[in-house]
Amino acid sequence: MRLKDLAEHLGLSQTTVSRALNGYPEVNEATRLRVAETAARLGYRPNASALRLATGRSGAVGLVLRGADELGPHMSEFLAGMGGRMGTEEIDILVTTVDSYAEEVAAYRRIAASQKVDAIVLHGPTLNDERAEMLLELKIPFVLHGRTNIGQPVAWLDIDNTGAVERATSHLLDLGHRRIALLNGRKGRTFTEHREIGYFAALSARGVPFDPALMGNSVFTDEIAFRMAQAMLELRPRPTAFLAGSMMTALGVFRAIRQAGLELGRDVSMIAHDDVFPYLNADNMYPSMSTTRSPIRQAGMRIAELILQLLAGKPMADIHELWPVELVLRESSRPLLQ
Amino acid sequence: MRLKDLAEHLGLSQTTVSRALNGYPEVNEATRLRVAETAARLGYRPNASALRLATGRSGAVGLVLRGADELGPHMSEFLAGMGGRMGTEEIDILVTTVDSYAEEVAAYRRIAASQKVDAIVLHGPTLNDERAEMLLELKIPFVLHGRTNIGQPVAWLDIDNTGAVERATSHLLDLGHRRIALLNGRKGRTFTEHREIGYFAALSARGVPFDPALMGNSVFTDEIAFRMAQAMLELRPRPTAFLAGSMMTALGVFRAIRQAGLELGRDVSMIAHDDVFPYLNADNMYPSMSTTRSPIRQAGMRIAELILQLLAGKPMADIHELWPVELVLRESSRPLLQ
DNA sequence: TCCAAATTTGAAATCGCTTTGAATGCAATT
DNA sequence: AATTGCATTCAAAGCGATTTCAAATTTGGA
Repeated sequence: MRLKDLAEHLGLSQTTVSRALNGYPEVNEATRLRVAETAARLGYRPNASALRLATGRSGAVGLVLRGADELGPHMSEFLAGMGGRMGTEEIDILVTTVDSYAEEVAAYRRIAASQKVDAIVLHGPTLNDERAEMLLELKIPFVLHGRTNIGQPVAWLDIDNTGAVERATSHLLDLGHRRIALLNGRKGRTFTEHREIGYFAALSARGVPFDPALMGNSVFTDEIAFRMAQAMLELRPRPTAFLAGSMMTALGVFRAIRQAGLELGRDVSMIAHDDVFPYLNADNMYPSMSTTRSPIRQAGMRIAELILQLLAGKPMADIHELWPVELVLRESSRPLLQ
Repeated sequence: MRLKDLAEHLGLSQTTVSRALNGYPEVNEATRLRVAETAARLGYRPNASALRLATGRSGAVGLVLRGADELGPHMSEFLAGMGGRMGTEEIDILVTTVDSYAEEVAAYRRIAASQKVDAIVLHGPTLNDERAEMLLELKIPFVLHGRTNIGQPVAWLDIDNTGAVERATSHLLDLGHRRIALLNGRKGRTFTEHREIGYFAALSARGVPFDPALMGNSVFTDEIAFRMAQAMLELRPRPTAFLAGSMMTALGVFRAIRQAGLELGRDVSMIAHDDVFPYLNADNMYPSMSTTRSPIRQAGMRIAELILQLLAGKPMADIHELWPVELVLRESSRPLLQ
């Protein structure tokens, strides 16, 4: 069922039918109704490729995901948020997965050259993100999920990682803890550095010295967290509190604590960062988990919104959002036992 | 940079350039080389929309995900697998998210009518899946991840849920357990029914009566699993073993066991189904978790392959794959203490 | 009643590619 | 020298929509 067929069926020209369907003013209301009704009845939908070619817009936003880092559980949540907003706008999400940084760069070039998408969402930026620079150079609109320090202004949405960790650390210090371990992300990533800054700020505000042995950097998996926490718990004096970078990390730390014969919430405290997964609830853990909480699904939804604004012409430089992070205290963070 | 520009730049016609780039035989080898070199140097890539319009193929496969059920942690793994295979073929994955069944059906109709994708991956089928029937009717190629009983033959890839649960149940029975709880998926889903069949088969083979109180049906979240397991552990006699539908379920059950003052691997056994997440390792749990193991990432990769075969002309009826599921025994499943 | 203005419709150009069918040049054959 | 055949190349016609520009129709005012 092409536009031509529909037009012939109606005894009208393609022009009129196209206008009627796209809400142009210069078409008789009666005609418009007739067209709309017939199109709906016959299930007509414009061919996406033809429409895109004619309009120059591709009606899709791109998401390039590096398998190793970015395809974790948070991604499906982010996708759910983005999809929810994009769906109502009939814009699709085009997912490309890559295995390496080189592949990722190539993927962006390919996507840009073939004009497959109108905009891109860029994840997990480094402090000086080359991908962002490249996208600027290619003049393809994008929104950064996170922040970077490259010269030119870019559109971004980020959560206040520094503030979150600073508050969490301060809270643990208030509870009397002095040996606080930080299980952070990979060095170089902006969020990792931001969290580190918050951690240092809180420590130095109380004059508590920093012990490098209490800091770990890696991807957020239960296994790596388990090993790191296990090693840290063997230190003397051992850490009395953990800051876990994600809920997966928290699960690993939790097991290390148990395996060391200790009890979470009594012998050791923990505050974890929670992206809020519907299938893994901090409130329902045992003991319930204190968290720095920031729903990544909502971030996805909002980034979709920002992309729509970008496509509507809003300048990239005007799009900045820094979201505060909630500190939710539960049973896993308790005063230090003397 | 359009084909036209490239052709003018080379002093050739669009026809010849197009043929040279697409590997047609009737072009001089010297010309082909010159074209290829120049195209690469200038970073030419055909406009995706134009290419699609001209060829009639959209170069994309569709994935419609219902937020509630299908956007769990397993989806990012599946996506990673699919993306890995599709990426090399320069086929993109088009993700649409929906909130309800009605929306999902509408999404399929829209996608089909607008010819946005060449094929679709259908997830989480019911025993009599209407969506599959609709896609057949719309004549859009698809591969089912799972199985359904509708009349016509469809292409599918599924894991042997029945066999997996039957073996896991039998193993627990061998260990002396008689009160074995099954935390299963939503009723109606094929995999749920298949697992139930395996469970019943193992029980009846030993003449162990079925107790409806020991069966729960729901989505796989830690919270729901926690509540179900908690309730079951209050029964007298209480269950001595659990079959958990997913790793998330296992985490919930685990907490319920702890909260009841019991110990996993000693007072209570558990075997969980593991889709294999890189960020949550059954081997590294404490105690380590016995699982029925089936890497969903590989399933994604294979389904991508099957889709390519489908697009290459292989009949749907010839595409069926039933994957065996590995039973991996670890510390969480132990003989019943007398 | 007539003419200008406003409303409504349509023919054809366009988007950037592939592909059909025809044309060109050149070597081999008769 | 004329004919055939082959290897290359190209002009132009799609693909299915939007959009420009022109034409047809209706309306309103004098």
